[in-house]
Amino acid sequence: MTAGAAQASPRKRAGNGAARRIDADEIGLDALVGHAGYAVRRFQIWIFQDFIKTLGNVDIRPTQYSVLTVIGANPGLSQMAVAKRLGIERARLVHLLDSLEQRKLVKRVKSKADRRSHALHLTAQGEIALAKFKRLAAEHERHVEDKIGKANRERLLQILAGFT
Amino acid sequence: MTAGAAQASPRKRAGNGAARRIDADEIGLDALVGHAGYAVRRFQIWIFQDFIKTLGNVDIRPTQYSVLTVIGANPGLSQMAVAKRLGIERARLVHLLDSLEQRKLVKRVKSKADRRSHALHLTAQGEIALAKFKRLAAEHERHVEDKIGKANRERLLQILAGFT
DNA sequence: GGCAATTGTTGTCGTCAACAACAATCTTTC
DNA sequence: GAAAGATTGTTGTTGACGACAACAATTGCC
Repeated sequence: MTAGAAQASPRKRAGNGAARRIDADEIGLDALVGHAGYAVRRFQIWIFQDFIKTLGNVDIRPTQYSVLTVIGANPGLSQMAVAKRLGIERARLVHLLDSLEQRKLVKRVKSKADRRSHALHLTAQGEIALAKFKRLAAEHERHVEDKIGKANRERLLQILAGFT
Repeated sequence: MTAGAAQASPRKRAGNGAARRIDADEIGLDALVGHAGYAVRRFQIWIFQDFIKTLGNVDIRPTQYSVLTVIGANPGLSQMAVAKRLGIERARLVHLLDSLEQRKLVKRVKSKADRRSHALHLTAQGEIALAKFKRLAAEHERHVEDKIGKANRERLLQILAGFT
């Protein structure tokens, strides 16, 4: 294999110093098009931005939502258990919980069984709030459907089910 | 709708203070399972880690690879054009190019047409290096196939084609 | 009882997106 | 042709996030 650059759209322009304006969408991506990682990254950015915008009024970001959801569905978990389940570092979870606890959505209860650990629970206020967050998250999910199609979203969830 | 928490797996445990050990994989994700964003995020983390590992010997990260690929396929682009095409902020691209230029993979040529902008080109060394990076990236892509299946990878690229 | 492992915490480092400000340079408008 | 406005690259700041390392308190193991 020689040093030849692209096989797709070489489009060699003037040797150096640029020429005319480029319309930004006529730029070839070359090898990038065949890369799943690139497509997934762009999609993930889009989907997170939509989530953040849709839950903007309640000021909840995707990671916060995931923490609240897991605690809501499994009251009494330790921080270690939550971190491991969500793939978050326990050091990072400390700050996340500090914030959620300040907002009175979560409480850390000293565990009697293991005095090192905290049993995590939603507050009453936290349960009410989470119900609202879930409604907004469902709305966000409809945006995803509108964007890629209902069937494609289903297929996507199916393909990536192993990573949850 | 009442304040009731989860409909899937409530699994209420002792009022407070936790009980027995949780095996970390028996923790329900509840609403998270139906969220495309969560699955996509987890998958994106996996795929980037594999990319970084596979291209570890040559010390190239996904974003660097995308920049090199686009410049290679479209020599003479301005920083603005590259940033816009890849969805990178131009402020961020400055540092990326500083690094790539120090490594003699990319050169910034002062554009004669517009003296504000730089025309971006791969160096001869950069072209050779990129060819190698592409071979390693193809290897990474095979890892993705092994993970989710050849057909699923194709379908994924198809579903997300609109985001590239 | 003593030693290793675990849990929460604090701190540092590097990546990355989002902004804001700025000088140099183009483009538009009068 | 000159002033006003927009664009380009650059620098800097902020905040979310992942990866690590160290530490005190506590538990489990032998």
